[in-house]
Amino acid sequence: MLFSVDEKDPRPLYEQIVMQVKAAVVDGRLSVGEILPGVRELADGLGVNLHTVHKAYQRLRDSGIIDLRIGRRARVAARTPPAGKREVDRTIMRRIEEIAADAALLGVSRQEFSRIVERAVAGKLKGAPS
Amino acid sequence: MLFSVDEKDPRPLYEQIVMQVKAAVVDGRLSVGEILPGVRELADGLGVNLHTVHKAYQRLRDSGIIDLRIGRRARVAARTPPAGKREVDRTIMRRIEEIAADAALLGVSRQEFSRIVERAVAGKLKGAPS
Amino acid sequence: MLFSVDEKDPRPLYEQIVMQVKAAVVDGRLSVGEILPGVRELADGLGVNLHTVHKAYQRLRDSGIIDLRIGRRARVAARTPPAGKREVDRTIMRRIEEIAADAALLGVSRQEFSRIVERAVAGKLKGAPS
Amino acid sequence: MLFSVDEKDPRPLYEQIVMQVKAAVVDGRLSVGEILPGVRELADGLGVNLHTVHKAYQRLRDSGIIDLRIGRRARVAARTPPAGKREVDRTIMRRIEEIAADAALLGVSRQEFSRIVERAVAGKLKGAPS
DNA sequence: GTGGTCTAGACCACC
DNA sequence: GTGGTCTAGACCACA
Repeated sequence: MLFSVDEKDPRPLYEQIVMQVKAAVVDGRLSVGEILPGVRELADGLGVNLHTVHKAYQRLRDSGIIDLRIGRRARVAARTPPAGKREVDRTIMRRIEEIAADAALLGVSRQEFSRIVERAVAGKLKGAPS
Repeated sequence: MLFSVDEKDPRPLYEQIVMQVKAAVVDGRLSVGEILPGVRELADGLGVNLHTVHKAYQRLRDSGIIDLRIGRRARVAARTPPAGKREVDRTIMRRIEEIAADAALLGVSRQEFSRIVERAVAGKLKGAPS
Repeated sequence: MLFSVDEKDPRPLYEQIVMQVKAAVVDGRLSVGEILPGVRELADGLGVNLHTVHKAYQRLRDSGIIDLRIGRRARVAARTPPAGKREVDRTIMRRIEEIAADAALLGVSRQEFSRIVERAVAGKLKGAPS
Repeated sequence: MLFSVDEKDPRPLYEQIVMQVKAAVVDGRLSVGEILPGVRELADGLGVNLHTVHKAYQRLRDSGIIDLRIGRRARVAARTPPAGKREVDRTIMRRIEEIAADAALLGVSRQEFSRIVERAVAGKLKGAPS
C-alpha cells in the first residue's frame, strides 16, 4: 500500500491522504495517467470511511492533480500550466517564513535551516519541473 | 499596532496572532524581556474577542515563547535550549517537503523554489541563532 | 472524425457526444437525413465504450434529433415544431441567468458578457431557424 | 427565506443552493459583508440535511464567494480580481454555445435567442461589474 | 453558538 | 464495477 494515515497527526485524515498523493506524484511514485486505488479499496486499506477518501479525492480533483469522474477510475492528471505566478510565489513564501520562524525559536541556526531545506528538496522532486 | 488579523486568511485567528508574535520575536522587533500588549488592549486593536487573544497567549506560553503569569504583563521569555535536536530537524523537514510538493505541483521549479526560500529567510531572522 | 471526447471535461462522456451532435446539426455540418457514424465505429474512433455511444444516441433519439431504428443506420431527423413555446423560453432564460451570474462573479462586465454571447452565436447557427 | 430547493430539479441539492446564493449576490439581494444563515438554520429551513448545506457553503468558499471559517458566521466575501481572463471567457462561451444549440433545436430563432438573453441579463445584475 | 470532521449506510448515475 | 449524493448522528475546534 502506497498510503497510510496517522491517528496522532492533528491534521484531518482526508488532508493526510491529499498530501500523500501529492507527494507521490511529485517524487515520481505516481506518474501521469496512472490509476489510483478506488475509493472503497483505499478506504479499506487505510481503515477509514469511504467518505473520507472520497473527500480527499475530490480535493485532489479540485486542485487539478487527478482526473476523477463518475464511472471511471481515478487517474493522475496531466500537468496544467499555473495561473498566477506572483500569487503562487507569495503564498509559498509566507508558508516558508512561518516555518523559518518556528525553526529559529527552536534553536535552529540559519545555516542549519538551509541545510535542512536542501536535504528536504534533494531527491524528492523527480516529477517536478526542473 | 504591531499585529493584525486577516479576514481572508483561512487559519484560525488565534493562530495568526501566535504566528505574528513568533515572527516579531525572530526578526528582532520584540526582544527578550520586552512586554507585549495586554489581552484586552490587543483584542480591541485587532477587533477580535478577548478569548481569541487569550488563547493565542496561552499557546505562546506553552511553546515557551512568552512568560505569562496572572497579574503581570506578558513578556518575551528568555530563549531556552532545544530539547530533542533530531526530532526538531525531522519535524521541520517534513513541513518543508510538504510545501515543496505543493510548489512543484504549482509549476515552481527547484531553482525558483530555492530562490524563494532564500528570500524568505534573508532579512527575516535578525533575532535568530546564527 | 467529426467528434471527440475531452478527458478533462467534467461532463459525462455520453453528454459530450450528445452536445457535439447537436452542435453539428445546428451549424450545418450535419443536415437532415444525413447518416451518423455507426455505434461501434464511433465508439472505436473516440476510444470509449459501446454503451456510452449507445446511450448518447438514445438521448438524441429521445430529443427528436435523430432517427434511430434497429437494423438501420442513424440519420438526422426532420425538424419538428416546438411544443410549448413559453416553457422553452423560460427554460433557456433560466440557464442563461445562471451563466450570467457566474460570469459576473468572475469579473465579466455586462458589456463583455454581451459581446461574448454575440461571438458565441455568430457563425454557429447556420442550420438554425432564422 | 431567501432560498429554496426543488426536488424535481435534476441538479444536486447542494448545487442548487450554491447557484441561488450566487444569484442573490449578483443581483444585490446579498451584499458584501452580509451574513448568511447558519448551516443548521438553513438546512432546517430547506428541509435538507445539515451536510448538504455545509457542502454548498464549502463550494462557495472555494469559489471565493463567501468567507467561511470555524466559529464565525458565513459572510459574503469582498470581490476579488479575476485570474485568467482568457480562460474565463472561453469557458463562458462554451456554455453559451451549448445553450444556443439547444435553443436552435427547439425552434428558437437567432433573434428570439438574442431577445431572451437581453431579458435574462437586464435587471438581474445589480451587483455585477458594469 | 459557529463551522469541521468522521462514521455509517442507502441509493443513484456512469461506464 | 466505478464515483456522486443524501441522510443521520456523533464529536471536535474555534470564537
